Amino acid sequence: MGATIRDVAKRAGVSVSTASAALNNKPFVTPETRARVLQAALELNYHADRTARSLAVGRTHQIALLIPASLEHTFSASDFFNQLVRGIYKACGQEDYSLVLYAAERETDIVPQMERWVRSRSVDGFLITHPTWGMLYVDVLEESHVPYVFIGRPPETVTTFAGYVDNDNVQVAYDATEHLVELGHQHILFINGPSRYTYAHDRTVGYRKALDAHGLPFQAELLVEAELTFVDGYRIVDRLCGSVTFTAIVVLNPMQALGVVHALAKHGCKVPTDVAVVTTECEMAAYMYPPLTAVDIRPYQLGYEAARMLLRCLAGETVAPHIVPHTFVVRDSTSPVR
Amino acid sequence: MGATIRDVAKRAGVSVSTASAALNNKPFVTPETRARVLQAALELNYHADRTARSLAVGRTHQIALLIPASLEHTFSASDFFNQLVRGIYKACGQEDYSLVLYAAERETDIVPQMERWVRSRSVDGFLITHPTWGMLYVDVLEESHVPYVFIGRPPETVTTFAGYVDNDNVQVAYDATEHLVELGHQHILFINGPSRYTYAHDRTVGYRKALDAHGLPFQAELLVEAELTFVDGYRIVDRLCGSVTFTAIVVLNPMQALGVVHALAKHGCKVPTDVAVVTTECEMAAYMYPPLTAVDIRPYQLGYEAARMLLRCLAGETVAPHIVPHTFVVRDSTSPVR
DNA sequence: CTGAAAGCGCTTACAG
DNA sequence: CTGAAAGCGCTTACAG
Repeated sequence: MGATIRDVAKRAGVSVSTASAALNNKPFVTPETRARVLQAALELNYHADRTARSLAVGRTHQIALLIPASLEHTFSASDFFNQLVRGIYKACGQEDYSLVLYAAERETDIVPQMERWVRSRSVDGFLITHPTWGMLYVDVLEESHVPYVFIGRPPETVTTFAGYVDNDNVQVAYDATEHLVELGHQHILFINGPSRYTYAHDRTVGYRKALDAHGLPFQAELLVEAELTFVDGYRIVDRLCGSVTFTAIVVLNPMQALGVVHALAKHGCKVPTDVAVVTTECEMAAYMYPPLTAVDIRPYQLGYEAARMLLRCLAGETVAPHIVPHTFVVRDSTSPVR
Repeated sequence: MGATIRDVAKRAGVSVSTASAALNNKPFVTPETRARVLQAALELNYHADRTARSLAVGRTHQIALLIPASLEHTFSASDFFNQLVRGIYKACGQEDYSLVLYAAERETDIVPQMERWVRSRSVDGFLITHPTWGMLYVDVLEESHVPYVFIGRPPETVTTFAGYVDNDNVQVAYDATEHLVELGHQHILFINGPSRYTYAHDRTVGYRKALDAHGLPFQAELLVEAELTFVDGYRIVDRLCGSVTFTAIVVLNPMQALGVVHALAKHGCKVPTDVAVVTTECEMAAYMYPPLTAVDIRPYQLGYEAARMLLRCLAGETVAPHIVPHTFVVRDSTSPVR
């Protein structure tokens, strides 16, 4: 059924090695020979067997997107992952790489799996999301010299490898907070992601920095941590409404934000008159009632840049961390404090 | 660096073929020999090279999830895809298959790509979402005898292959509609998915069937079609409010539903007193204000069953369509009509 | 039950 | 510039 390179060679009247050279655009093939080979390949609908080529070259031309977290909430946590994957997919397509999906419900499961992935040479490199403070599997990667890049800043303990792509999360939180402070808000609830993720740490820093810069006191009860779900956003606000005073909320995840908005509605709090809200940009932000002020952390860009960085690693280039700039979109959900 | 099977054989004091037999659990190896080989493999941290094995066996042990639609909205359209992928991932893991992601922004781009994927034998089989009425690439699959299963009922024109997993979408829409009819609603707005998808057709049938069964007239202006996004759900309701009369909405997609809810809020319509809403189940449905009545189409199950079906195909078994039953959850967003 | 050999479909030095 | 040969790391008949 499938035509092999031998068939192509025969039909073009050349040797297999010449056919291979022609097909792979080696410089030393005469234009006429190449044309003949290409024509033959076309006629036979020939496409090199991926596996055979991989074995010969020692490269799979595949990279893995490793999500070391329960898939449970990952993709549903707004369209962040959707955009991220789009960016990655785009970059991969440009260099004819394909993308395989790896995941693990619990971080501890990853080490043995990683051992297999790496030793069996299943993929050429890894894109790793959700960097946390643990990440034992990184050692496996390190000692096997398999390239990898993080999406999100890895903890300082991972010093061996510099490849990562991220926003400046200190600044992201700083900007969101400052925007509210400038509107006159003094009691700003900051709903952060889970502290196991490095970005949550950075955002805490940014939040406090903004308060400091404007001479506002830090109130521990206004800094809370939650999973990146609708439910968690909802519960936090549902619990805090009434018991704690705040006139504004920074909630840098669209799903949490949605929960927040619905909890506020339940408690009869109007946005923005009673409580101002700023979140991260997503498709729905502009269409919410009211439209939500948001910081755009550009997930497509993050994915695209991360994949390109990994591809560059694979090409032997050295890489440095890359920070994707965020932008700020002011909409109706934030207004001067009454 | 990486140990090969030759290293293992040498260390165990056997030939390469015996080592291979032992590693692959061939029945005719003595327990002692096997133990020795396994021990050696362990000591060397040996894992068979995936590519080499694939070439030898003629199988990649990979399947592709093909999303023949713009990734733009796919994953963000609620956590349907998230759950779906989780189910698929689970089934793949059980048989040591891995999952590669294929997509294409436009359906027409797929044929040439499919040609390459298939002829280069990149994966052993395909899981295909979003079946539409076009799907020219199916021919490529057919003539190459590469197994595939659809997630979603394929159109009747695809008769050659029976493998698909889906809900009974006629019944899904029927149940949702009937629930509202029984509460006394006579003007039920049905917001459907895009008509290019087969399920949208089925749901239209179910909607009309329910109206018929209860002697209600069909009103063309109450059956609308929209992309599976927040924005589209929002726009439909934003446009129709005031101009068309309805007391209930069936919107079987959580993102659309969210848009609907926010548009209703904008127009000052209370749920469920002014307008009742039923949607598909998702994490947030129970926490919305008010909680949303929903039909659970069980996407995890869909993904799991689809992957298992494909895996069975790969094992040479014949398969038949599999219908995943849906369930109905009544919450506060639907109440008797005033 | 075990081993030597051939083969999976490519690519890549190496001669010519 | 082209061809014959070896090799990538496995598995699989086939002898013994």
